Amino acid sequence: MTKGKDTKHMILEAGLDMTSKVGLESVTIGALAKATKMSKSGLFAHFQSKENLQIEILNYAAHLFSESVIVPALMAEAGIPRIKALVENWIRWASELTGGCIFVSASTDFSDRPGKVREVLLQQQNEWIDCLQRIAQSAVRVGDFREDIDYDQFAFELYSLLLGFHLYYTMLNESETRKHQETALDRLMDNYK
Amino acid sequence: MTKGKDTKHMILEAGLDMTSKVGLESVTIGALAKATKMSKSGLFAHFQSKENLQIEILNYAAHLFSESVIVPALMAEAGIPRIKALVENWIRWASELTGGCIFVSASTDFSDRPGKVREVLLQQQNEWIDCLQRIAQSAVRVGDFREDIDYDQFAFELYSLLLGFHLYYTMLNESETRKHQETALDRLMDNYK
DNA sequence: CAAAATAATACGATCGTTCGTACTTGTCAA
DNA sequence: TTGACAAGTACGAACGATCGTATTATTTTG
Repeated sequence: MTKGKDTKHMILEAGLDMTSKVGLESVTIGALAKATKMSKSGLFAHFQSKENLQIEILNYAAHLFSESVIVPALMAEAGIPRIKALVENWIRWASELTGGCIFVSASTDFSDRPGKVREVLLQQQNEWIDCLQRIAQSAVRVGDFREDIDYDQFAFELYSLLLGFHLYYTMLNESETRKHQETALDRLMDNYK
Repeated sequence: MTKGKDTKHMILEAGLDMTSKVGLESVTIGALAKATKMSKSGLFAHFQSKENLQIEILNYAAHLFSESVIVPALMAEAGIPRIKALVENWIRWASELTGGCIFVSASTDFSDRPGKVREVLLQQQNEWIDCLQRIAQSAVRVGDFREDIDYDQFAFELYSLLLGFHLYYTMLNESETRKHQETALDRLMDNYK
């Protein structure tokens, strides 16, 4: 009973890494089998289709994301410290994966590819944006932000900033990207105080 | 002499559309042949490798981008009006393509795929960022922005905003995205006045 | 007619998937 | 305690399709 779970876990770990490098759509069952030193058919048996494999990779990544980005941020003091922690964690998350955040790359990959994978991805993105909004709400609650702010607007601006960092970090190798992001974040938050 | 050019142009047009839908790496010679009602080999003869095809698609897109985004913005009055025009044009550019801006999707596609394609892409991104900086410089020149601003920082923030719009537009179907982007742009520019 | 443009055909590789088959487990009746 | 049996797990081989590419023919054009 436990053997299968272990193997699957290992496959998903390798799948996550491969996704980050080449994108979710380019993760091939053959290549993943080679990376895990398994046979194509043996690996395939754990999922029943490539679509399922993609979805399971996304769900696995979401689990890790929650654990290493969201939960620890909720440990931080509500308000601006929590926002800073969340951004910090997100940047660590995106930097640790070889090719950047897989949700970002998968989102562009599947922007025009209808199907279950896209639906899963879409819900995950919505949950992430909800998370950004709730964190702004708690900042209002503790008085770090004023009361009449637009949560949607805040989430949009903060997420944009992370996406900008992501592209700069993965494509251009500008050394000052981190500084730009910090400056922009400070200004962003100033607008909501 | 002219027949070949015409055909190539038609292929690149179809290739651009396909790239926007499925991403540059998933544009297949077979699929592109089918879309243009040509034979695989006939199409292939115009490029000598898939890598060349990808590069030519990117260059073709860059030509169109310059024509429909950058040049008309330079017609606008320098300063804030020109920035607004550039953003407006970029959004139209990204909205007209079925699956969004191909430079954005290609950048995430090739973030971890070394080779000539990535190099071309990287240079195009740098040129775009240069363009954003120059437009900020002209805003300083006409007095719309103050003199001690950081051009790198401005480009980073503006590009981030566009990337945020891009993800919201292609993935989520939020009706208020446009409004969020406009609000954010106004605030962004306020910070540099 | 020569040259340029397109097609036909074929290549080895890999794609996602299916099938039959081993080898390992754990369960339960004898 | 053993033996039979089901379930779980992995494998090799093979399927038709498609991948990128090369060679060779045919058509179209100037």
